[in-house]
Amino acid sequence: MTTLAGVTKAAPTPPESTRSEKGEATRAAIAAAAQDLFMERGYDKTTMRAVAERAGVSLGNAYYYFASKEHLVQAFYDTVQRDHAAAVDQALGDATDFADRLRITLECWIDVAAPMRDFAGKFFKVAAEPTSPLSPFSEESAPAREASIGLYRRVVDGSDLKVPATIRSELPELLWLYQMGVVLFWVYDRSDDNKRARTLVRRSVPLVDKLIRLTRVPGVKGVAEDAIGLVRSLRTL
Amino acid sequence: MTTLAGVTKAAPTPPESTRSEKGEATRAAIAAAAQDLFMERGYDKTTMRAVAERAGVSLGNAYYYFASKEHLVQAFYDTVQRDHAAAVDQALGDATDFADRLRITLECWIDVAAPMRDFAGKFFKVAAEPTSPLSPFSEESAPAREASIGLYRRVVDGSDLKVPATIRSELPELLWLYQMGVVLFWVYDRSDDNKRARTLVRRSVPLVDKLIRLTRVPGVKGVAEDAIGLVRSLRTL
DNA sequence: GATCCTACTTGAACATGTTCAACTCTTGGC
DNA sequence: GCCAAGAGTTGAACATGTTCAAGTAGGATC
Repeated sequence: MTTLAGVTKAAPTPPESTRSEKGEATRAAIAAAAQDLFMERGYDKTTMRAVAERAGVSLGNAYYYFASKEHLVQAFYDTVQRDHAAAVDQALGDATDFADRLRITLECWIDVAAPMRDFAGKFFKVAAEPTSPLSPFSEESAPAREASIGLYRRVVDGSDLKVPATIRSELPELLWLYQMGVVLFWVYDRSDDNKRARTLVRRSVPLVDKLIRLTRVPGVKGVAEDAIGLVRSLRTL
Repeated sequence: MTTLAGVTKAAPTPPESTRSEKGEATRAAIAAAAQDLFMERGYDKTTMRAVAERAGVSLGNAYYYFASKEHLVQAFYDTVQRDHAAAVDQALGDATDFADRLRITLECWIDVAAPMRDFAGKFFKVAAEPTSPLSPFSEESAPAREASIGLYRRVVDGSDLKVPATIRSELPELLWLYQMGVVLFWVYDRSDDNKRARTLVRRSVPLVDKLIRLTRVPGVKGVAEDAIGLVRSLRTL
């Protein structure tokens, strides 16, 4: 973000409550233009001027609705999240095996995200900054994050998995972190058709599955519970 | 990176072999000016013009030696890596307990990196882009990466750790990945004196230690070896 | 209808990363 | 000493994200 004074300003975007229908439509047009251009040219080559022009508004107007170019990415983000949830709902069917459900969920992610492969790196770069509203850990992305974690709660709940309750309750969040890891790998993976990322999923899911089931073995259970305790304490610290 | 055409260009930086002493000195002056300014004002508020002025050269000249502002960060990167290695050498002393050695190494990282805490996020953002030369997985940072992995090889070799050879040989790289995870957490950790990151280290090291030792238990060993196999296959795919 | 308020809109201006054609200086060969 | 080649240097120009003072339009209040 190139800021004149380097000071983060209050978002000029008006609160939803005071937005008119006209404003809503304009906002949507800008977001749609941005999504189109991101797909056509990637993030860098999509200029704010081009977005404004395609949306049929002035440059300044685009900034009335979106505080920065980065904020235009959020809409994209939300779309992917929704598409993923829908794809998973469709693909899971009546699978009850935990490993199957987990694998399907991750494969759906790769399928849904595939069209964005080429510029996902740029998105990731933007999202990686801790202070960015697009950070997966940020306040602003809490809704998308919660939705994603909810997805993994359904993966667990709809399965035949048997694990201690203490671990089971933390599992959705840990699986979401696992997905973040897969996404990280996917972003760096330049292979055709995401072959390497798909291999990672296909081969790491059984490992994760085994590891989770191992938590019933006495010696391993203690370690797992310590890990859960650590995660909990870091969350509230 | 704001590029006119959006095309990555060949680095204008001349190869070391053809550089004169004068050029070397100028290059060093620019890097030093950049480091100073990064520390004083952070990444965003350090302009290329300010760097050039402080170094006593023209703006264009700065670009003769460094292909982009991001490239100025690499020098910083290398400094941290060297300082870390030195601090570890000093702090390890004659510790032979693996967990102790691992904990000390990670704590040294936090100590060395502490002064950069405030703008580390910006560095991270820059490094996060897969195509960036600053990416920890990039070709350009291979030397720093290898040095860092070497550090963990010494952590393992100087310890009393007993693990199967197949696992031991991959351990340095896996521990480096573990450090990347800690760094990731550290970047996002906004607590005073990096309390949360230090807690993560203090409490996760014993877990990692236990997990590694568990690889001698038959049921776990298989999973661990599958994991190693996966890492290997992804590396060469 | 006049007035005012506020959501909305505009484009010029700004800051800054980056490029480039032109220039100067150093060096090795004669 | 002279010259060519190439390293080193320069600042103006450019592209683009962002800001902002000024404007417009539509509705509420009188």
